[in-house]
Amino acid sequence: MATTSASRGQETRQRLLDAAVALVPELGWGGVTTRLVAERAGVAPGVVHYHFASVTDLLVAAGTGFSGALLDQLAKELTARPTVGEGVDWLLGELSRYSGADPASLLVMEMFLASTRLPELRERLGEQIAGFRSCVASWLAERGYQGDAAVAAAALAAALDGVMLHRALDPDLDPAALAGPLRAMFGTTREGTTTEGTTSERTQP
Amino acid sequence: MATTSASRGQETRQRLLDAAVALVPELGWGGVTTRLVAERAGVAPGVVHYHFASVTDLLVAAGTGFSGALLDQLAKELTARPTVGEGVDWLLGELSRYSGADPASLLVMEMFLASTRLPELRERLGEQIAGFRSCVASWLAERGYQGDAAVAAAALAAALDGVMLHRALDPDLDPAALAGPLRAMFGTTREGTTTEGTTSERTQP
DNA sequence: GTAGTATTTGGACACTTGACCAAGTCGATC
DNA sequence: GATCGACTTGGTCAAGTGTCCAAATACTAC
Repeated sequence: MATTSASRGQETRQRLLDAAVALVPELGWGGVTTRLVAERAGVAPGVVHYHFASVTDLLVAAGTGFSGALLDQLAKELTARPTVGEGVDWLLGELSRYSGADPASLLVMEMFLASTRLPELRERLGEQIAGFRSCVASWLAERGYQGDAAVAAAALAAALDGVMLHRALDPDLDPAALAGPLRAMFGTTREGTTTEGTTSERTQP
Repeated sequence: MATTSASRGQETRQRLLDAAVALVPELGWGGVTTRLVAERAGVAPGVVHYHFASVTDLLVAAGTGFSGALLDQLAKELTARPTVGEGVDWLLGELSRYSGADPASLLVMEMFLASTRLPELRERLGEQIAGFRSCVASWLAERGYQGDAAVAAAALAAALDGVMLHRALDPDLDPAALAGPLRAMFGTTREGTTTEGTTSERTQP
């Protein structure tokens, strides 16, 4: 058995982080309490303050851990796309996995808001997003995007998050249907795969 | 004096709503308490439950009141713009008033999230946004937008909210700098006022 | 075995919360 | 003046909160 004392502790710590990640979307950032997180993790309430200085500390660690992994993987897969057009299409496809009301989307949004009240979270999250944007920008530049790649990356990233935001209130909003206007942002109708016709898809019946 | 008993009550009610609107951005939706709202409004704690059934009721009324007025005015002013290009530029200019970390932006985002847990709020907010989008769509259609106006309106509205979201974490993100890609969404470089050169403004130094 | 360390337990502490209410105030109406 | 209804007060209540801690447990090193 490799169940050393330390490794058991690490596992408990991870269970607390996972429980927090699951609880924030359900109850909101401010709705997560010591006892609830402990109960969800299957440990005694006191454990929380053994592994973390405060509930806020736990939430920050859990949130940044989640968003960091998410953005890293997103950036990694995006930069593997050969053309800008394919990349945008892939991003939109990926986005359809996030309804705006699913746990992942809600957690990220809760973090956005909590960061306005928690300087430490704000700094960490800001770094992660800046990293993602610069990654997208260099990917755009390498694909021969004409114009300011940083601006375009910012606009694309913002539009993606905005779509997620709106989908939370309008489930019928199909991300794929927005491919037309978004791809037009990069003038990609001539290069890459030309998927004409998607523009005419309806969002609302 | 027109200070009838009823009108005084209405004024107190309004003060509670105003206090709630101010408090939600500061403390988050879940951080607003009976006593804090009463103190900010300058009334006794008990007054809250005389005018509203619960704290949640107060927050929903305050939030929807605010967002309704905001969207109404936005739609009204937008539809007064003669061309699509001017409209987009005006919207971006308007957006620069909302830093993403200002009270108005934060309140709207808090409402977005709270609505996932409060069906009543969700329904009301959804109606308001759908109304705004359809208003933008018909404005686009009237200006001779070629393509699905509803899709374009959805993309534009989402992009705007996304920019607001990102500005909360990156104050250097200049909405006006994004005019290039956004206007490209509607292919408005040929019609309307052509403000070339804005595309090259930097977002990050 | 024993000593020592890391982890976990369950409860205690002082405090805040939403909701509620009897008593009080105030202006309008008779 | 007296009466009435709308409104306001300041406080109580049970329930829940974050934080802390002495004691119990589980594992490691000797």
